[in-house]
Amino acid sequence: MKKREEEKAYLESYNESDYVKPSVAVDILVLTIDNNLLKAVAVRRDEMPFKDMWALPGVFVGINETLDEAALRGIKEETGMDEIYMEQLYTWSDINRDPRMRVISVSYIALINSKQIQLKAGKRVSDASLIPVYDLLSNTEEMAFDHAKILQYGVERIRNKVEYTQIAFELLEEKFTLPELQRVYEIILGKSLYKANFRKKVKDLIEETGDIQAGVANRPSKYYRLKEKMEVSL
Amino acid sequence: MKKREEEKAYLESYNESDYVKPSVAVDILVLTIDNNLLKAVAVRRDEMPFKDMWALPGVFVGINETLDEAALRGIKEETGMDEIYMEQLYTWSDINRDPRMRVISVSYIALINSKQIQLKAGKRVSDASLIPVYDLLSNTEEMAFDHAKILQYGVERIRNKVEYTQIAFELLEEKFTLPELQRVYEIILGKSLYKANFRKKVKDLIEETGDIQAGVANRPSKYYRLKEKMEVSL
DNA sequence: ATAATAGTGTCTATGAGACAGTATAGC
DNA sequence: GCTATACTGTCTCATAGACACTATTAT
Repeated sequence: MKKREEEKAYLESYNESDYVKPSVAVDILVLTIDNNLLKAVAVRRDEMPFKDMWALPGVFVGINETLDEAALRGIKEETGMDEIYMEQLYTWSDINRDPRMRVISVSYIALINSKQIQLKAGKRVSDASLIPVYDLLSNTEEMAFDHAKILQYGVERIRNKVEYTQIAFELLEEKFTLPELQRVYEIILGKSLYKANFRKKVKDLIEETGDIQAGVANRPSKYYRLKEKMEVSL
Repeated sequence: MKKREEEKAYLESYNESDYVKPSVAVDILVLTIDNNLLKAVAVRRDEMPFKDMWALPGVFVGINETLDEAALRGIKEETGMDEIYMEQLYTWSDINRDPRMRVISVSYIALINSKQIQLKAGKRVSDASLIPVYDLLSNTEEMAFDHAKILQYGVERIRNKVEYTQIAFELLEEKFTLPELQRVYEIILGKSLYKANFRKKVKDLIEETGDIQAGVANRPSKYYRLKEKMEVSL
């Protein structure tokens, strides 16, 4: 019974193209920490619909491309970056999320170090910029499509994951000081942490590199690196 | 630059249909507890590819249907159930996950009480059955498509979520005893728990209904119900 | 009384949070 | 010396885990 319908749908869409398919896109929330703020890569739209509003970078998924590949392609187009941390967030499918046509969007989140980012910026209003996340979240009516939802979902996800994974390290360079690391946690969580407790929490994850900070007018901090990548699922 | 390509892709797929789109399907992992085992609804395929292997219930997503709607439709077709707990899992996109054509699959997990399930079963080999999850997980080569991955991913997700959400209650009826509830946790987690500690953990979530078990050859247990649904994100 | 399962009290180890203290650079 | 920031020791409290104990039904 049900089985029959399934095969029928398969065959329909296979033999003839009279089965109307939605388009599939990938939208990427690229987050970074810049100037002590959590920021997202956003593009100001210069055409309808949602003209002049902020959109997340997105691409359509090619017929011979996986979602991960499409997401990487989108990130590279927008930031020039290649080797980055990335994970799938959620798939959005409201019928009219794009008023022009039916588009199902698989969202991704990517974390990058702002020092390495190369925004394709400056030439047109619509090129990519780094926008503080909290500005966007408090002006969701200025965001195109359902991208405010994606942003909200993504920010909540890293707030959770920063507590039990090592994603925070993706926002720093390979060598970092503990005050820097702590600042990353504080920016993501939106609250200040006790130094001593924070250090207890991360001490098993990191190791000293040997070098220390130089040229600061106070006690210099030691540099650390991540000891090893831990496997964490979900 | 990037912007141009995006608009172009939109227009191409909008005006003419020369942009080849993948198909989008929903595959659903329906879990239940039956006879003290965690079981999944599975369908034995009676056609190629993957003939005679176990597949999860799935449907194609209609052009005017959200993913949630498609998942609900699939669940209802297979189990007859309507009001159930369901959440999106992950979206799978390997190029050849379906050898016949390009299909992107959005997976869902659903939890239902086995007492209410009405499998459309018995008529054909390919109708739905309840299969112990651990049998499937230890014979992944008997599963069609990438459905073993979905199963693995889904089981891991509820193992995590059972600890900090109330999903376990979805597998029971409205009234339940604490030994029953504990058994649900133990079956999902795959280990036994200390009674006293377990009760401390859940005591704020539940309230007594007033009635107690009858006709058992030992001290009867009290019946409880879930106090209120808690909001938990992600 | 016995068997069988329901239900409780309490000790301990662990970890989060709070706070006070010491250390080391430039000036 | 002073200022500024790095870094550490320790107390308290909440929670998870382990285990021993008591309670109530049918037979």
